[in-house]
Amino acid sequence: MKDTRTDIVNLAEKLIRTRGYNGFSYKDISAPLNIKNAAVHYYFPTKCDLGLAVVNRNRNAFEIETRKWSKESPDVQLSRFMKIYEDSRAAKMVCFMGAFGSSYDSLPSELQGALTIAGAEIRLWLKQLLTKGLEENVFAFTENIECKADSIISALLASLILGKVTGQDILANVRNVINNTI
Amino acid sequence: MKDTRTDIVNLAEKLIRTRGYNGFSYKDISAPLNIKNAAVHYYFPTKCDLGLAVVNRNRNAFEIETRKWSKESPDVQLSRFMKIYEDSRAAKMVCFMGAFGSSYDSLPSELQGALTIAGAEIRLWLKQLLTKGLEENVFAFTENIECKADSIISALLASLILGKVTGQDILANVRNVINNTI
DNA sequence: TTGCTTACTTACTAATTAGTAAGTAAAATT
DNA sequence: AATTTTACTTACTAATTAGTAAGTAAGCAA
Repeated sequence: MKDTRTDIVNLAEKLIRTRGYNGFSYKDISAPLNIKNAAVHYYFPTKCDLGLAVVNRNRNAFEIETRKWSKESPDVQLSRFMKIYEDSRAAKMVCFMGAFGSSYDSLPSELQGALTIAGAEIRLWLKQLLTKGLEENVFAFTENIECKADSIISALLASLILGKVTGQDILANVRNVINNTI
Repeated sequence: MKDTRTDIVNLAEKLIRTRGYNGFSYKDISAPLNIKNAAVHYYFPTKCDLGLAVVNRNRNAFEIETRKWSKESPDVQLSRFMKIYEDSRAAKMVCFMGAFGSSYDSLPSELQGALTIAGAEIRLWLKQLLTKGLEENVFAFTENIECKADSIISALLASLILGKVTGQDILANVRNVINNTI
């Protein structure tokens, strides 16, 4: 029993996170899946719909995953968060935020909106995690919490981009510094 | 006396750094400059040539600028480096590395190569700067130099992307942490 | 003044793009 | 058994894409 819709979103996500939202076409989806271009339009009438499916699936997965971890120690939760980036690196993909965000001005406004919300959700989650970690003396940094959260997210996000460009494991270096300054 | 070639590269860079390499066409260049699409091809036969011009101009400018600063104190040089990102943020653009890098797999291999070299150059410069700063006791961090350099570059790079997506001044938060942990 | 180079324009092309309308076979529902 | 829905395909279209070939007007050089 096949699930064409999921196959389409899976492939779209991979294409978006390696080639960018403007770097693939419906043919790049339909040909490998052995379906016709119109079959992709059947599930996702516009390209924006397809982009939204990718963004919202990531938002949803993040919410479900982080909720699962929510009873664990903040340092464990942070490790799990960084593991998401490690998995992306292993798959030679950048994160969805980096993929869409760097061509933000070219995106349909509906996609921009979904992305803005996703960014706010991730920042809020990490800020709350860092706050909890400080309270429980699991973390010991002295910087402003929001500044620290933004630094961590940014470093992780770009480590995947810079890693693709340089061919080096930039993420490993970034994780090293995060672990030493938290 | 007009310089059409420079006008083209200026506009191409702006489009690339707001919409991505695959997010603009020759028409987006020719129409605003009131020239014909073939005039753009006259200066830059292929889109790859245009992308290369943008990457190489950035590489060249970086080399010239950093050479100018080379006699200054490492902390001043780091501030000047961060000022480049501040200027990008003010212009609502991401950096060229973030713009191209996030769609790396879709780029012509010649462009990929130029980008890889550019990434190595920037990393090397920052590593040398941090080394000098430690030697002169201007910096006091204890982490591995390469890890620290990669963390700083990554945080700055992604702060522009995340800033566009969230509408917040993420760069200010990132700079705050860099200044407090160097 | 003749020829050459520069900086374009005119007028295309072939391919690709996202997107649509109409049809169809199989499965599910009534 | 008849009808409707699902999951597509066939067959398009209009617009846009990067790219090209041939022409031209102005400036410069021999």
